[in-house]
Amino acid sequence: MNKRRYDSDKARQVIMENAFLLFSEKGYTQTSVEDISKASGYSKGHIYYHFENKEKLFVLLAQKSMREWFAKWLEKEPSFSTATEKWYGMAMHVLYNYQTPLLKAGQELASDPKSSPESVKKLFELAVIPMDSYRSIFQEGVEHGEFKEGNVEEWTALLGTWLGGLCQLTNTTQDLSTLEPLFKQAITIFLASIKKRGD
Amino acid sequence: MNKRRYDSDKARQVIMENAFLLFSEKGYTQTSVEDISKASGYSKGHIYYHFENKEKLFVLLAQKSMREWFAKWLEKEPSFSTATEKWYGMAMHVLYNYQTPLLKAGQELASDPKSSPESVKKLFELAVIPMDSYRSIFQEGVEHGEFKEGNVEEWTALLGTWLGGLCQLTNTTQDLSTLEPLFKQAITIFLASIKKRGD
DNA sequence: ATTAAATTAGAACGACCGTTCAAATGTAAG
DNA sequence: CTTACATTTGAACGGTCGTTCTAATTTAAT
Repeated sequence: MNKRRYDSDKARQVIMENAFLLFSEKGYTQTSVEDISKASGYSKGHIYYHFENKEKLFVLLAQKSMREWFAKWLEKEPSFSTATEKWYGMAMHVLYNYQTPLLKAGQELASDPKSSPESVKKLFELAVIPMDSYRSIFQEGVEHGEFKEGNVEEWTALLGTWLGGLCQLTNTTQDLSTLEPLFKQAITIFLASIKKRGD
Repeated sequence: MNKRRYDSDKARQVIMENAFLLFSEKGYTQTSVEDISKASGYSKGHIYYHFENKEKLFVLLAQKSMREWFAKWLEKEPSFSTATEKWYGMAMHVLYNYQTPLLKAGQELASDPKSSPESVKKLFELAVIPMDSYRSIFQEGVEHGEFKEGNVEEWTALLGTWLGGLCQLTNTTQDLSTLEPLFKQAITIFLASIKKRGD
């Protein structure tokens, strides 16, 4: 029995980590507060010392996840010089960093009438983040004469949904690297349709 | 109070229709047997007269939905003469007939450890149906010299996930026809990359 | 040593859920 | 009318869940 001081921040962090894993694995509804309690080694009541309720805990995790995804992208973006390079980089960033299972759990929460409107609103705001990132790459490509003039909004919807669809495959495989060719091929095919000159 | 004979088949049908709508709207877990009971106007216990349990009722609906989707496609497929035409036809068929919300509820059930393995297996078998349909169009296109020789399996995965991703947009809009251009554009872009001659 | 505040545990609650079951009711046939 | 069967109901059960509350424990300051 080693005496340890309270470390409330640590407890908070442990709870968040385990909640993240459980929500990703089992979805929102099927993850109970007791599941989170047992996995993180703190009592059920203690979860409520750190978080107002299950719903707000989830929204916090979804926000954190998406913000980290975006911050990571902003970090590596400057390492690509052309819009084309950025798209291949983005495809890999999505494949390896986008938290598809957690955000699917978010759809579950959002479609539940019992969920508070504020939470639903916050989750919808998150969905905009990747789309904004996609759009700005297209815009840069057009401005630099790399891509044709065209309907950037439509391109964003098209390639955004494609990457979203491809992400569903991450459920099937453990080794994400096997999906790399598929993600890259999607970029190649799409960019070929909007490039100014066929290189 | 008009005297009516029992009509058990009608009851069964009404229950199935309302269960379909509720599962599609609220997902699997968030739809309770009582919800279905109230919506269909029959007592909770009566649901169990017609169906073994909630899970089997859902699997039945998912199978029915996918089989109807496939049967409808087989009906209209002969009206298209080339593989290219078939793809545009398929895109519209998916947009208007694929039951995305219900099948998303199926993923919910499948990822729940409490679900019976037989049910999960049946749901996974359903996911194969559209992929098989996609693959056979590609094969036809190759055999008729319409598409290049190439990795048909990869094409199937790529365009399959693209359509799957686009289907997520059906949640956003009530009027599906606004999505037609997007679906068609996806087909145009993809086929351009595998066509033998640029028409 | 005392006190006040922060942290943690665990019991308890009310609500809901899937399922079962016995009883009631309607139908058709003898 | 009686009987047998099909259909439908509604109460009840055991279980789980999100949340609340009280008390215990630890920490830090006096």
